[in-house]
Amino acid sequence: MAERKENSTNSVNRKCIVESNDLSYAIDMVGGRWKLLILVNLEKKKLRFNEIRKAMSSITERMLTLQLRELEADGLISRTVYAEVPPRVEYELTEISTELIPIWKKLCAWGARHRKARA
Amino acid sequence: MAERKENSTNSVNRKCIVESNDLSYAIDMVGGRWKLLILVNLEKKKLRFNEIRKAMSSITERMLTLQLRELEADGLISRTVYAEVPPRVEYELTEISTELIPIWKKLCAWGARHRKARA
DNA sequence: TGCGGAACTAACAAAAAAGTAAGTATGGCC
DNA sequence: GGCCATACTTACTTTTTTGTTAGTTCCGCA
Repeated sequence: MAERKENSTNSVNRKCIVESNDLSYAIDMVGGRWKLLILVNLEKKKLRFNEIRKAMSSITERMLTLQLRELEADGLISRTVYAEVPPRVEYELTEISTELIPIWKKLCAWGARHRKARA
Repeated sequence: MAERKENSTNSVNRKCIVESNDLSYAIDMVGGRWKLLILVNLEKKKLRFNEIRKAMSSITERMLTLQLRELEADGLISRTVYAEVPPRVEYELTEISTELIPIWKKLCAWGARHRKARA
């Protein structure tokens, strides 16, 4: 049987689908109201639970816990517990999430440009 | 009264808050399950309502309508209605959303890298 | 004995997002 | 007259996400 020759529309479509999957995956990882914001706070240095909480005054403890857990499960942050009393837990970016820094910087810049352009 | 001299921690904090605001703004604009995906589909060329819908087989008509309306209201897509029967409506990226192309490309690339790295 | 602090956890409630299914307008075509 | 197609609306339900409040654990300290 002869193979069907593909037209360019099909290959454009398929490429788009692959990109959509990669993008969906990325959105799953860092999407939502909080995740990127949490990561940004860890950009400069590792922080403890309460430090993140204070830095992001509008997040609740519960949400912060949930989001940190998901980020950890997805390998985007690492969590280190020090056996002290009271407990001390530090969160920091991983290699994988460090790769995102230039991306959120660009997003910030975009936001800054267009947020000003309205106001 | 003497002005209080600022320490570097304070200025780091403030910078972080400003960035967070810009980023929150950006997340508001393009966050959610669908918006970036819709924009990506418009990257190569303008599309009609049903073309977008077919390209994104998992979105419902309702959601597509709602998301398109928000994107339009936020200036991220333009909507052109042709006075024909049956109606024809075309959507395309605006200048503002075109600026996001390199950002979602990078996100795609990141997603591709780490999606493979698991599987 | 009992308070304090850090980092949670659990139970429940409210709000927001998404899905389902049916209906609308228009005018050409059979 | 009835059907087709496109691009939506509308009403309603389900699911997901967030928020609220109240514990819990551990040990040191007054």
